[in-house]
Amino acid sequence: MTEKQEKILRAALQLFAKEGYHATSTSKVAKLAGVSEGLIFRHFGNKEGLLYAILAVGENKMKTLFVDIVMESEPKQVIRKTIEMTSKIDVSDYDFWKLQFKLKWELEINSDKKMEPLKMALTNAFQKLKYESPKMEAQLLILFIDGMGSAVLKGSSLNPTEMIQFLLRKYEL
Amino acid sequence: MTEKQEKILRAALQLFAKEGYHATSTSKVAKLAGVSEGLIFRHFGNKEGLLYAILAVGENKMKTLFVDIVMESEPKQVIRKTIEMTSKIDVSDYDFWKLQFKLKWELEINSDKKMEPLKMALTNAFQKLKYESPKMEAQLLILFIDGMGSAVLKGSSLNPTEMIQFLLRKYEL
Amino acid sequence: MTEKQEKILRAALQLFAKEGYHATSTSKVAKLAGVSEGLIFRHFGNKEGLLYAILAVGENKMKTLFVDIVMESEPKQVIRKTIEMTSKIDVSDYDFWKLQFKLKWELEINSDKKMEPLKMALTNAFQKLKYESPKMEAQLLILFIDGMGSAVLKGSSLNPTEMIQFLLRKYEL
Amino acid sequence: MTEKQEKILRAALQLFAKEGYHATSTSKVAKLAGVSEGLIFRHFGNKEGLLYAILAVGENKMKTLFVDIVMESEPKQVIRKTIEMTSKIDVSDYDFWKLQFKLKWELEINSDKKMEPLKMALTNAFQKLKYESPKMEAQLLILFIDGMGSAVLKGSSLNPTEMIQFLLRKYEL
DNA sequence: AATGAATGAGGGTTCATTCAT
DNA sequence: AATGAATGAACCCTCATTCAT
Repeated sequence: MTEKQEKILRAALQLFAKEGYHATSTSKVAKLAGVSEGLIFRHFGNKEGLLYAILAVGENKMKTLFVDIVMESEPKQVIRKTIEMTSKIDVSDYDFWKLQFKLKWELEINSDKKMEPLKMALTNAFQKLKYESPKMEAQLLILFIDGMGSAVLKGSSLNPTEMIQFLLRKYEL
Repeated sequence: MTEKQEKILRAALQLFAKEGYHATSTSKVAKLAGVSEGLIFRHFGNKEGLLYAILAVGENKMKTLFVDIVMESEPKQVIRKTIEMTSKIDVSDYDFWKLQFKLKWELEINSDKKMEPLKMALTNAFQKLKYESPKMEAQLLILFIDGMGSAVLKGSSLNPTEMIQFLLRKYEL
Repeated sequence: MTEKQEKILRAALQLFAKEGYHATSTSKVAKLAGVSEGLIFRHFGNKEGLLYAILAVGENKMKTLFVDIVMESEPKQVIRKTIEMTSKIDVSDYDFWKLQFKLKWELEINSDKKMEPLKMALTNAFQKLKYESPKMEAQLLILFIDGMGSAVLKGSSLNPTEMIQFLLRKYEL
Repeated sequence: MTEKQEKILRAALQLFAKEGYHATSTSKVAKLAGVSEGLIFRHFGNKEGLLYAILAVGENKMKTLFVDIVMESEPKQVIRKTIEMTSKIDVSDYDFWKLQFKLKWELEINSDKKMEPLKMALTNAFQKLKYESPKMEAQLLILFIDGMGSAVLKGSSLNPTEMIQFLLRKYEL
């Protein structure tokens, strides 16, 4: 990955996250990256290729965020870590996460698959803790973290740390 | 509102909801509406005007959905009705709701304001029921139903009726 | 000529004079006239018809301006009146004259014909006054007054009264 | 300046001069230049940018035409050269000059500034020759050359060489 | 690897004009 | 006589993409 390729990816991530995929032109990306427009196509084939390159780079970020939870054996810890997940997001990754949420709507990219391991870990945890409907509990918690992320990234007035504390108490953690 | 104006609005709603605002061209709208492209601009000024016309029409749908909850005095009923809200959505309004969620991301339209009355009604209800942190409880519930709506409209595998039943039990309703 | 027809003509004259014929849309004319756009076409057939209607109305203004000069028998008076012509222009006719000059360039309308009677009257006058080349003198004077009108209407810094005085002296009037 | 850029400029000059700025579409320019329409915007930003590019190219033509007069020290020569100026115009620059005159009306571009050096040179010359009102004389002569140019470019029946001879005699040159 | 010229299709929008009422 | 809805062509301009260098 050359220096210019990275510049392009960074610029594209930034713009796609801010304006959306369709509203961002390749010329804007090139300009922000300080690169000729042609180079984008040399390296990524077409605009869509550029998008997938960004998503591929980001895929790992997601995995490292999940792996710590999924590998956890203590059920209470699994739940705690899930709830606290949103607060673990680095500010420098803000754009990346915003893009993820945006694309779910703009390009109807389904994220169920990516969430599957987390869902299973949670189901397992709730089962061990003798909750009545562990699957539902897991799904509800996923709904929660999705909503939290969504709220934070959209700049809602919601206070995330407060909300996290509140939820931890609710789950007696 | 002439017949053709309505045709345009319907076509635009449909396309904006499916493809997104930026990815939908006015020519596509005109074609689907069976109308000359120029007519869109005669009636709505520009593409953005068309969007706002749709949003204005939909504003009422939102209000009628909320009014029943906000007017309710029985606290348990307020919560129940909130939880059951998503199931009250008419299939014919599917596009409208999808557009609402999509626009929150595509155009960064903030929906906090619209949710305010609901939030206050819920806070009130939780207070009457002696919950410890009524404001937090209200916010959490809104997070849940927002997440549910989001999941359903994105075509997630989540089963909404099941989830509603689960939530009702959780809130002892 | 109904009241609305006149309103249209006045609006069109004003706009054609200010913005030019091509840069003025029929919709702008209708708006300024406070009239539906369709009415323009009912009355004047098409945009060009509107233009010719304006020119026809103005034709008389030109004639009345010339007739006083052409009818004059005293040669010195012919020349004096020609020189003083520009100062005789009513401020309310400003738009009309501006349009005349504009159209000469925008639509390549030749005004030689209209000037012919004036040219002959001047030639005659100079001949009576024993000028060596009366035809040339006539043409030169027309060049001058045309240039003056042009300069004034274009908002040049030229002071017309001063220039008129100067010319009168030059021709020993 | 690439070859295609020049082709665009030439085509635009030709069309703007013939039809006027507003009546000339960028697509017509592209077609005449044998170039894709988009290229116009890549090189000149927008239609107005194209116009200013033409004017900038032509600015020099004007200067070279003036410089010979302004640099002249002999007063009689200044006046003679001014009078003869119009006849010095190259036929190949016809379009350029026509555009200049057209734009004065179509876009209300004031040319007073450009004429200022010439006016001062003439005032000076008339002063040296002890004319009574040198400033007025200068202005009148400018009116003349403006009128001459105007007449020639509009295809009036006026014979320029004859007129020039006549005027030279009048000024005893 | 990198550029910048070049393109054709399509973008949103305005235009002059027609037609039913 | 007068309106306002409706149109299709044209408008200026931007788009993603290709290609010669």
